[in-house]
Amino acid sequence: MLKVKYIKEHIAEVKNGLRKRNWDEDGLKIVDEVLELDSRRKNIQQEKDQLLSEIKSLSKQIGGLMKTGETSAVDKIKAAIPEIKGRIKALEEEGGKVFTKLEDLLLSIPNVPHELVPEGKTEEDNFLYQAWEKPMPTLPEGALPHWELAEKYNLFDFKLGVKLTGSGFPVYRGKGARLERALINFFLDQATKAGYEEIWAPLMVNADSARATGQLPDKEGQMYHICKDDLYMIPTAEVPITNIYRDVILRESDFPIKMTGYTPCFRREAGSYGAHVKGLNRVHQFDKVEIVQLQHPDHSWAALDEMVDHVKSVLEKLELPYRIVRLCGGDLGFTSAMTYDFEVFSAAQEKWLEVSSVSNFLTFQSNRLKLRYKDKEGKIHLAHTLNGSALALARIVASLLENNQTADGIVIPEKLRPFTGFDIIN
RNA sequence: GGUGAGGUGGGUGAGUGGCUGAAACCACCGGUUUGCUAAACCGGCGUACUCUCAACGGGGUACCGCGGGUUCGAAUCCCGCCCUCACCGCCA
Repeated sequence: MLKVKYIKEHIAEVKNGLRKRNWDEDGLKIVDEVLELDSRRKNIQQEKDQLLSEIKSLSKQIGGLMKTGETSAVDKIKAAIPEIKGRIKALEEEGGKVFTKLEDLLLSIPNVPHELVPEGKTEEDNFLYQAWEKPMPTLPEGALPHWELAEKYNLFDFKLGVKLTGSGFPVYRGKGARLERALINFFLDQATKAGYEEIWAPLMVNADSARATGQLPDKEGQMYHICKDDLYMIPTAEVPITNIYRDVILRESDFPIKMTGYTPCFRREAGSYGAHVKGLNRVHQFDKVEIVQLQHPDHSWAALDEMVDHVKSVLEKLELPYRIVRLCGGDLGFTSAMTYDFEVFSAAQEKWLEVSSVSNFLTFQSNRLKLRYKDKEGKIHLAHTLNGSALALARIVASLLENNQTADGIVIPEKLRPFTGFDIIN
């Protein structure tokens, strides 16, 4: 959520940002409407504060008079109060309406894209930031997509998942399960080595947490909700990890705060079925290692680059062909100012699969989180937040299986072997 | 699931209707002293919104879990809700 103050001071910038997100001119009126509501809010509050102040001082007078026993003077003052109270009540009602409306509008304004974010409507328009220039994997005759490989080697089982839970809940078994665990450990080790503190977080969060990172109210349908206890299954580790610092005021010297965590991720993602979401490409439960940084505003762009480099190095160690795109205005997430997507080539499907999304949210997220820091002069500012996947497991597994298949079996990348304990799946 | 206790500033914790945005202590920050560290002493130290000032700063309002009520006036009284802790029961 953007601050009104920010909008007020950057009207043109905010409007251009919305244009980049393909809002039409009519939609941009929301900006003026926000400013209009905010000035009404201010006027109402000023007037109300003035009246409250009057009552307060009258009350103090009464306090003094009571002590000296001047009850007739007290009664005179009391008589004036109901009228003031009536005016306060009217202002409160109006103010409440204005405030609610303002809040609604603010919630519907997305973050301002960075100037490097390209124009565009769909993923076709994303900027290819780093292409894959080395040779693509060569597959043997009769190469199989990962879901057939999984069946052939008994690595994971969707039908069994349906029996236990429902569609989109794969059961990993044998070397498939071990591969999953190995990747998690490998990713966590990489992140820890890069200076991220490992967090083992709850898999359910309360509504306050979901609201602070922006899942509520925007993406309520995406989360599984446990009605009885009013808890939400996390769609990403970002939610519990970032919320550790909800309502916190840091010192400047606390930066950077770097955290990583593995969690399963639960996504309802209703309504998308068919060939393009076959196998592990899209599931309701998948595993992911997330990296999160809380940064001083001066350093968040450098931190974004650092996170991109981290993800790169992990993919290189796995020897997977990847490319990086910078998302265009139309593809950019609501809360993000700039996002790099990492895509890994899945050779048998001949498709690029998104495996990581690294974003800088600037103060958009910290505003709702109330994550702030105090500078040397003691002034308080919003911190910057960033996060990225490093990495999402299911699609990594898909491409790893497909790309590394040989006539003898599926070869495990060398760096991963200490974690799997085997070097081939056959 | 049952019973009981309790939610006050970064922490401990005082405060049962006006002089309390809130004692005291600890932590933290600044200073004095000191060969260094420590100790001692002095001073400072909540957040949000808002007005004002070139700026330093100054003013107003709200906030003692959340929401509502009583009252001229509420941290303090009343009602509802939420949460935490302890013990018992059940249990990985």
